[in-house]
Amino acid sequence: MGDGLRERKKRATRAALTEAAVRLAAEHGAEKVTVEAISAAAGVSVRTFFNYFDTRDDVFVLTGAETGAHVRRALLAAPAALSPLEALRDALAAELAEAEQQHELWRLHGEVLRAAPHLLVRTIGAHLADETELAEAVAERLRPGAVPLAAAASAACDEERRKALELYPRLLAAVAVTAVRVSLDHWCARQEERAFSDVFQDVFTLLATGLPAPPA
Amino acid sequence: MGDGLRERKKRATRAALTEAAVRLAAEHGAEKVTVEAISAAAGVSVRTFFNYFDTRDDVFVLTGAETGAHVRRALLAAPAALSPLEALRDALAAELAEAEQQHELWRLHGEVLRAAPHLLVRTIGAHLADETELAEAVAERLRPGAVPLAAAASAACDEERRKALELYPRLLAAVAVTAVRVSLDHWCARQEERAFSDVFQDVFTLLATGLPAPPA
DNA sequence: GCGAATTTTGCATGTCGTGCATCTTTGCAT
DNA sequence: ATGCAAAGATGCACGACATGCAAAATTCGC
Repeated sequence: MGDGLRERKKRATRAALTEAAVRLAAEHGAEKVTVEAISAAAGVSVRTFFNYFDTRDDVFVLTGAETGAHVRRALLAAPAALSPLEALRDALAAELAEAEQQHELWRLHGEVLRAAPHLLVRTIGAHLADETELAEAVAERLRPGAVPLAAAASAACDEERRKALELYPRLLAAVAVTAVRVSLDHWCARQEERAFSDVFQDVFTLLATGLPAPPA
Repeated sequence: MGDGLRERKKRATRAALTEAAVRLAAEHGAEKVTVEAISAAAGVSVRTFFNYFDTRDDVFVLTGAETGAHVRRALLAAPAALSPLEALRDALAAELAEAEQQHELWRLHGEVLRAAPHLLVRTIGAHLADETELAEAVAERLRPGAVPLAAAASAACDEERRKALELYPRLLAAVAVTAVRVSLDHWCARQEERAFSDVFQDVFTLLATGLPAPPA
C-alpha cells in the first residue's frame, strides 16, 4: 500500500483537497466554494488542484474506488447455496456496514451532497461505471468455469465489454445499485425512525418476491 | 398548446438550439461544440442560449417533459386488475413505443449520448427527478381514495415531498426507471438481434418473478 | 397605432479548465 | 553523500463557460 514517499504525499494531497473542499462546502454551500479557496485551504496551487481532479465537481463525488472491488470479491466468495440476489444483498450489506463506521467526514459529505442535487447526480453517475464491473462479477458467479469476461475483453473498450454481457447480470447489478440508492434515500428521509439495515433488508425482500402490491 | 406568437417562437428557438447542438455534436463530437457555434447555427446570440439552458450540457439532455406526465396518467388509468408492476410496465411500454416513432433526431441524439458518457449521466440524472413524481403516482394508485400527495404537499419543498413517500412506491418507481435503462442499453448493445419490446418484456418478467437465477 | 410586458442582445465580470515551460522534490545508482 | 533521471508542482496565458445588468427589439392587449 504505502509505496514510497511520492505515493504517500500524493494521497495526502488528494485527501487534503477533498477534506478542505467538503469542510468549506459544509460551511458556505457547495456552489460558493471556488477552486482557489479549496487549493489555498489545502496548501497547494490552483494548477495542482486540476492535476488531481479533472473537474471542480469531481472533488465532491464519493470515490469508492476500493468499494467496488470489495463487493465483487465478496460476491464471488459467497456460498454457492445463495441465490445471486441474496449473495449480492449480503455483499453490499457488509460493505455498507463498514462504510457506516467512518461517520465523521462521511456524514459531512452526505450533507453536502444532499444540499447540492447537482453533485449527487454526479456521484450516482460515478457509480454507474461500477455497475458494469459488478455485472461482470455476477456473470462470472453464474458460470464459474468459463473464462472471465474481464480477461477476455480487457483489451477492448468499454463499449465492447458491455456488448459481451448478458441481460440477466446487467439487470441484477443495476437493480442492486438502485436498491442501495433507494434504501439510503428512504433511510435519510425518515432518519432515526428505522435502522438502515432494516430498510435494506425490506427492499431486497420486496425484490426477491417480485415487488408484489403491499397489503392495504 | 400553441398559445400566442410568443410561445410558438420560444418553442421554435429552443428546438432550433437543441437540433443545432445535436447535429453539430454528431459531426464534430459533443465536447468540441462550443456554445458560440450552437448559437450561431441556431441564429441567436450566445446570451440567448443561456436564457434557455442553464448549462451548456443541458442542451443535450433528453427532456421528456411531457413523457413523465403521460406515463403517470396511463398508470392511474390502468385496469385495477393489474398489479402495480404490470400497470407500470404497460404504461412505460406504450410511451416507449411512441417515442420509437420519432426515429430521426431521436437516433442521432442517442448516438451523441452514447459517445459522451458525461452527457448520458446527466440525462439519467434528469430522469431521477421524474422518479419522485412517478413514485407519487404509484402511491396514489395504491390508495385511490386518499388525498393525492402532490396536492397535500404542493406548497412544501421537495425535501418534504420525499419524506411523505413510503418505501414501496419509491422502490417500484426506481426499479422501473432502471428497467427501462437496462432494456434500452442491452437492446442498443445487441442491436437488431431482438426487438426492443421483447427485451423489455423479459426484464419485467424477471422482476416479477423475483430475479431468480437463470437456467444454466 | 400605443403603452406595457416580455424577450433578445451586448458588455462586463468572474470562474472553470488546459497546454506549456520551468522549477522543485523524490527515487535510485554509484 | 552525491549526482542524475523521473515525476510532481507551479506560474502564466488563453479560451470557454456562466451570470448580472441595462438598452434595444418584439409581441400582446387595447
